[in-house]
Amino acid sequence: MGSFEAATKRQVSPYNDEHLTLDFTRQAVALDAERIVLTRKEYDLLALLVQHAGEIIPRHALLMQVWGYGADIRTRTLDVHVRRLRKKLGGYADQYIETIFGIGYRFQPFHAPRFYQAQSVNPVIALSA
Amino acid sequence: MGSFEAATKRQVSPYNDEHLTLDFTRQAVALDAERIVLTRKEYDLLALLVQHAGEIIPRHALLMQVWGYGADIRTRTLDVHVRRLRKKLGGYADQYIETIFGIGYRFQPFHAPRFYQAQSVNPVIALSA
DNA sequence: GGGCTTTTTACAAAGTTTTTACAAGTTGGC
DNA sequence: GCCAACTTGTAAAAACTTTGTAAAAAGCCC
Repeated sequence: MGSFEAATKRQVSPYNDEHLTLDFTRQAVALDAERIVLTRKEYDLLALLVQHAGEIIPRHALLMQVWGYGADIRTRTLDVHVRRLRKKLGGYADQYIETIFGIGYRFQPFHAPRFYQAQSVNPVIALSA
Repeated sequence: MGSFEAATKRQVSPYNDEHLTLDFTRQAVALDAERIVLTRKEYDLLALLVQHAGEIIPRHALLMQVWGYGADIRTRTLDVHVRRLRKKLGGYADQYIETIFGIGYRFQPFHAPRFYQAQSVNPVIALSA
């Protein structure tokens, strides 16, 4: 049931997928073995998203964790940072950082498109009809 | 997690039948193992119906619960949402979301057709007339 | 001050919800 | 059975909300 207490329990073992690497102890990020330079806020934002890979993180949670903003602050700085982060993530950006409309964002580990999976994963159907 | 489960206290254990899955904690819906994307209102509406599977829910109750509308508001937004929901539920739509004329709607868990019924296509109608 | 990062501003674009207007379906009285 | 009144279905437009983007302004730190 993790809340986003990133500050206390930061993951230490590095994140790593086909294209992206995050070394949390060194705060270093690499894309396709090429190191990319992030500013502090960009890194914090990415780290938080990556540490909750697969989970939707609501805007207010991001603003809370990364900026310390309380609930009712109106700002577009999160969007701007997401945009710059995406820019630096190059062509994979939209695969990595997903916008969940009306809620927030979600980081998804890189996953090459699968061609075969379209079939039915649902053997039960065979029994009907 | 936990930051944004639907406004009212809701069932937490997932719904699941032959074709449809609802994960109430993640607000995620899948049809035949394929994830389907619903807008918030669509999800709220479906969730409410599913949580009362088998029960008729009157229009005014749906408008109350999902929209917060009071008794005397005239709107067709419920119908429009039902329509879009049905569209996203594909071929099973009419089996799942039933219209109760003059009252409201009812969600029915999927029930595969049985073999012996298939013979005479429409026994019930045969009895009338 | 100069270079960098962060935030704001102001608008554009995209997404969602509601309304509108009418078609189609249902029901009950005749 | 047929009609009138009413309910629901549907498509498209309008209204509204959220997110994306570029550029300027404001902070920082040496």
